[in-house]
Amino acid sequence: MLMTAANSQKYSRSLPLLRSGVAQKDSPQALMGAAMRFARNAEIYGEDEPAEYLYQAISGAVRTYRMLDDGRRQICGFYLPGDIFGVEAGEVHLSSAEALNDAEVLVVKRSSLMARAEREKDFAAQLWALTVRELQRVQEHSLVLIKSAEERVAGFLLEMSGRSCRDAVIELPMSRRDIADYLGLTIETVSRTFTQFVQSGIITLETSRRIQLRDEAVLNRLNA
Amino acid sequence: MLMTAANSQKYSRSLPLLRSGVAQKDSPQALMGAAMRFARNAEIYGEDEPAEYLYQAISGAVRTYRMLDDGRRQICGFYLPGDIFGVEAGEVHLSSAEALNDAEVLVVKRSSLMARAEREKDFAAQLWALTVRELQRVQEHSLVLIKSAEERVAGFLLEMSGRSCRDAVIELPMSRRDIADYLGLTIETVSRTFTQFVQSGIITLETSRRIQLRDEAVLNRLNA
DNA sequence: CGCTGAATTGACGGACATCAAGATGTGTGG
DNA sequence: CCACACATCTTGATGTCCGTCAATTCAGCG
Repeated sequence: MLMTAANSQKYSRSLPLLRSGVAQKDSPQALMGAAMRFARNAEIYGEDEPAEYLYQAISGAVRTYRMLDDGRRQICGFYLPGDIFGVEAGEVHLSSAEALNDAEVLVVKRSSLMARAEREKDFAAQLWALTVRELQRVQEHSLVLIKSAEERVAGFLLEMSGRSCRDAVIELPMSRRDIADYLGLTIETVSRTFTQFVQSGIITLETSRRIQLRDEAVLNRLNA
Repeated sequence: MLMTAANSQKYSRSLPLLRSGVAQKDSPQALMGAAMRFARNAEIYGEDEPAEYLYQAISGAVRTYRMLDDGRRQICGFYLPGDIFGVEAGEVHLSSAEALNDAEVLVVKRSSLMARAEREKDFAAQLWALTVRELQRVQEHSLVLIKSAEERVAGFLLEMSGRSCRDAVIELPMSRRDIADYLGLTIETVSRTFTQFVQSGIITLETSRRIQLRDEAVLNRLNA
């Protein structure tokens, strides 16, 4: 099967796809990934814009989201260094992307990806695998949204812990509002659940964005 | 762009992909799609099974779902004749699939799809586009799960109306339980919302599974 | 130090779940 | 064709989780 290597990895992290594409400077048609800088809260792309590029976070973090016309915001995903985003798009983007904090993002023209995919079938397969993995990530996220607040927050902490540092201390790049909009809760409920976890001894808050996991077993149990 | 034609279609319906694959019997390596019959509630594939096949509903209808270990069930999607399902899988299926009612399903080996994709780059692009479209469908579904019960049910009716018959009368192939598990609600809430719509004159229930849309404008407004 | 936005905490209400009963429909066997 | 059983759907009464509104605390920064 063509996507073996890809699936053994967690979600869309550390994808050799674009990385190798950039490294490979010998080929005349090599991928021209341009590194761009985005300030905190700057828009990387917007809903309904034509989807000309694919993106890979280099440093910093990114959120993608969609707005409901009554102002509610649903965050589709967070992307950390190494993660690729913008895959969700056909002709136009269905979501917007913004930098969570000052971020460096590699931007690659879709047309060049497509061109390379036509030449190298392995590359085409990788593009496909990438999309499948993103699909699975979103599926997983859907599952979260039917759970209780406690379960959602527990799952979120585990997700964040599993990514970034493999440390028991997580440095959250996003605000409570971002977390709330990701989990389909309010900031108050997120906050209350955090303090509830603190009181249960499951976590400790070094700062509001610096969280130490004290009892991962309980978190896993709460994750349902 | 390679996926123009695909994106102009609604979701994953009426995909020429497998259809043409089956029709094409001349090629020695032609796709060998086997039509299989499944009885009501029969399992088509199960979670964690190796994903050897791709599926297309011919007649009847199909649900895919995932179970949470406390017994809750989240229905990922409903698939009507023409729809392709099983795309969500990497090495193994993340969801299970069952026939909603007696159904005929075209089953195609992944390996033969991959083989053809290697030979025909258009075909590879179509496979990719198919996955992107499924990704968008799931994204859309995530959005539903943060809305109110009224909005979810309204959205569901519009979705169902948009598929199947382009008629104002919808024949639902699924039970209230299925609808509830799809929308992340309880059967009681779904039922109550239906009767509320009836009392508002938005719909009429010819039978519990036969619904006539009387005021699609209001439904669209409720859909937020 | 005071200003500002973010996070926390509290009081309260509402939307939906839960529990329970009744109504409707459907298949089966006499 | 009827009668009975069983599943599905509807309706009602009650509870609860989480959203809303409001006040307070906390953290960063000129």
